[in-house]
Amino acid sequence: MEDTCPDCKNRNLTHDYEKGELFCGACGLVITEGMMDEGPEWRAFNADQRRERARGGAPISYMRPNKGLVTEIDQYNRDIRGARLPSKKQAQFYRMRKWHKRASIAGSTERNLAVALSELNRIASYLGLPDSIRESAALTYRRCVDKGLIKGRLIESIVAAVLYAKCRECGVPRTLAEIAEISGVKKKEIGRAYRNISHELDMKIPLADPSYYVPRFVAALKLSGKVQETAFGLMKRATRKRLISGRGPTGLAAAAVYTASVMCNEQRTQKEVADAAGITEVTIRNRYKELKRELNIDAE
DNA sequence: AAGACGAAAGTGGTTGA
DNA sequence: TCAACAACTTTCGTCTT
Repeated sequence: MEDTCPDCKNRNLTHDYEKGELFCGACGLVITEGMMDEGPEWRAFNADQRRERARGGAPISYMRPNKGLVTEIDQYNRDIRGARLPSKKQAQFYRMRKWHKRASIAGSTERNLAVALSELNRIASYLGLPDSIRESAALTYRRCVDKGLIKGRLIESIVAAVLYAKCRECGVPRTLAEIAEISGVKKKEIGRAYRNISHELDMKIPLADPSYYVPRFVAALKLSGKVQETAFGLMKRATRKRLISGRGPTGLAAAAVYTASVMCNEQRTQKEVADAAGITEVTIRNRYKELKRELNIDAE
C-alpha cells in the first residue's frame, strides 16, 4: 500500500477505523474505503500487559455457526501411544468423523445460522465493512434467533436489517438502497425487519447524521475536496436553520453535494447525484430549492 | 436532445383520536 | 383501529440550454 497521498504527496495518512477509511490528513482525499481493522481489540501499555492480555488460540468468533468452539476427532489414525490403529478401526473412525461433523451443524438453528452467516459475510464484504461490525452483527443476529424473530421471515431480510442497523450504530452509514441492491431484498422488507428488530431488541440507534453520507457521495461522483468542504458548510448552515428535521438524511446529503457541485463549477446532473445517493431527482430538487431559499444561495 | 423544473397521483409509514 | 398527514417516489408535460 502507498504511504503517500497520490493527490498532494503528503505523507501524513490517517486511519479512520470507525468509517473504515484511510485518508490523507492534508487534503482529505480518501485513499481506501472499506479498510478492515486488523488490530487487537485491546491496548497494552507495556510488555507485561501485552503478555497478560494476549490470548492463545483462535478467538471466539460469532461468525462461525458453532462460535469456533469445536470438538473434532483428529485425523491421525493412532491410538494414545502413537501406534497405528488396525484397519478395521480406521474405517470405523472415518465413519465417526464423518457423522460427528455432520451432526455438529445439523440442528435446524445451526443450519439457519450457517446460511445466515455466510450471507452476512457476503454482504459485509461488498459493503467493505470491518470485522468488528461483522462480529457484532453476527451477535445481534444470534439474539434475533434466540428471540424467535426469524420465524416467517426471510433469513436474508433479517441479515440485511441487522447489518443496516449496525452500520448506523457505528457511524458507517450505508443506505437502505445499497443494502437492498446487494442482498436482493426489497427496501421495504429490510425496513420492516429493521424496525422489528430494533424495537424487539431495544437497540438505541442514533438518527443518521446526513453529513456522514457526504464524503461517500462526493467520492462516488468523483468530485473534489473543495466540493466536499462546501457541502459540509451547507449542511452546517442547514442544520442551524432547522432544515433537517423530519427529512431523509440521504436526501439532505445528496442535495448539499449537488448544490456544492454547482457552486464549485463541477456540476453533476441531478440524475447522477440521485443515482449515487439512491434517491430520486425530485427529492434532490425539493431539498435544493429549500437550501437555495433558506440560505440565499445564488448558484452560478 | 438532454437536463432542469414542477404538478399530480400513488406508496408506505407515523401519529393521534 | 382508522383517518389524517408528511416525506418520498413515479410519471409526465413543459421549458431551457
